[in-house]
Amino acid sequence: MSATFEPLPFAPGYRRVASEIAARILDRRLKVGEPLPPEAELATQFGVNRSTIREALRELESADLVARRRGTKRMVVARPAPTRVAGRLRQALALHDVSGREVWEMLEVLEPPAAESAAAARTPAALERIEAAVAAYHADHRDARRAVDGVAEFFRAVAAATGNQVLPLMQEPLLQLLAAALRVLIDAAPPARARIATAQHEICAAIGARDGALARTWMTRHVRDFRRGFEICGIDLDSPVPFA
Amino acid sequence: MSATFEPLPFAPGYRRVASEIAARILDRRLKVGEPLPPEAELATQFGVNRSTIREALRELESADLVARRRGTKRMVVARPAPTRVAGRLRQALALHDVSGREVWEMLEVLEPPAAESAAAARTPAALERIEAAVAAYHADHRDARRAVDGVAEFFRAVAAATGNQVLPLMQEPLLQLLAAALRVLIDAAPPARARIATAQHEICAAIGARDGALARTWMTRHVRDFRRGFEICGIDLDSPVPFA
DNA sequence: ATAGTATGATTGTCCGACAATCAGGCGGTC
DNA sequence: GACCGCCTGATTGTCGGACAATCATACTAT
Repeated sequence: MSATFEPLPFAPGYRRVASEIAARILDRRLKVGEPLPPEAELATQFGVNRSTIREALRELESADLVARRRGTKRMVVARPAPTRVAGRLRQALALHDVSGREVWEMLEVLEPPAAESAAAARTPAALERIEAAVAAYHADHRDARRAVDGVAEFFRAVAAATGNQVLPLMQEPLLQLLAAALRVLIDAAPPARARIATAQHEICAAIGARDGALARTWMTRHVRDFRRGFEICGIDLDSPVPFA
Repeated sequence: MSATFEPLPFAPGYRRVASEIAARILDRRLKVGEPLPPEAELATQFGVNRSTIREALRELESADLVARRRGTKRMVVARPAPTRVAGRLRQALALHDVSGREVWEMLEVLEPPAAESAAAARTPAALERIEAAVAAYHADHRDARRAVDGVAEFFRAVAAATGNQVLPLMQEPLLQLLAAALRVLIDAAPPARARIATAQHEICAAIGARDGALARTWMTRHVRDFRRGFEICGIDLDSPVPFA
């Protein structure tokens, strides 16, 4: 039996500094919004050079654990905004050559329960957001870009209405990937726009009436429609989604 | 009507450099595995100082777009591994004070369709992984830590069997958050271990028999069991999950 | 109260330097 | 030929210092 050893855990200074600060943020000893000490002070506190501190700060900045308010110098502790996290996730998915089918399958899993849950949990304000999204889409779904944005906003509004914070976070990268494909579809298949409008309207009404089953049924149909649209347009669901 | 202006888009050098390199990675002009030029050369190419390059590299490193093989100096283009992305996501969720209920709701949404899909799409190899996970859990679910790992591995194996790359990515952060709570539960509620073993066995058998409906049914029960376990243990589902 | 001004603090970027260590070649030993 | 130690160059990690640009603040003048 040969003795096996773990590799020695050594990390360069900038990484250790970053981990140290990140740990303090995660265990709430540094609160969100609190300004970070200036680089020079961090350097003396950690006993390293300012360059090292700066490299650590870039890591934290990239992880969205610290940020800078527009036009200010001092960095403040932040928490990753859903859209930023989603952007990272989308990047990762794109680099893994995720196919349109995979994205669509996930939407098929997530959205119907989301609609059902939204019917049960919606607040008046959340319903208003959904209604606004439906109205906005109905108003100007001529312009392809606005239409695509409208579709995404509708899904976001429904997800927000569930009151579950995790759902929007998982949904967002899918929407971003869907958007790329949708831009093609929405130009090529005019009837799709009307079908989308109808589905949105019905889902919105069902959520308003707190009819979870109906909301789910329409949402299932709505999501399935996208797939049909892609097939009609000749978009290959098994090829990687276009990176954006 | 007052004229409104957008804020001037200015980014410091290290960020522009990072974006530039990131763009080349995302559009595949830099391929995964390809070594990056040395810092000094990047500095001359971009016409900036090496310190600036290094700060940019720290950003990319934190985004997992570049990495270093163990014990080497040169950086290579990488793509974010699912576990790394999941770690980021978990961080974000923890900082947003996600509750146990929210995590559990998402599992309730994701897992049953995953089991159903796995029954249809599983390969022999994927089934073997599931069976191995079940066997491993059965073998040593005495040790609490191993038991928790076993539960997570079972879910991972099922998700992998669906052939959908996105699912493991979305599931992973939930599992990581679940694990923290599970460590408490599994010590406090001995009967839970047996129930888990039974459910795993049934789900595995159903997937092996390609019985999607049955797999889904058992998975639904399995996930619901966790909630019951938490309630029995007196874990408050509406309080934030313990950060890990 | 508002607008201008002076002052200090802080960041972004640069330069140069050096130790540590990794990659690859070279020769020696078996 | 395979393995070992050794040397050399390349590359990274870290340091110290420097300076301009810009932000924060207090103070002043209108």
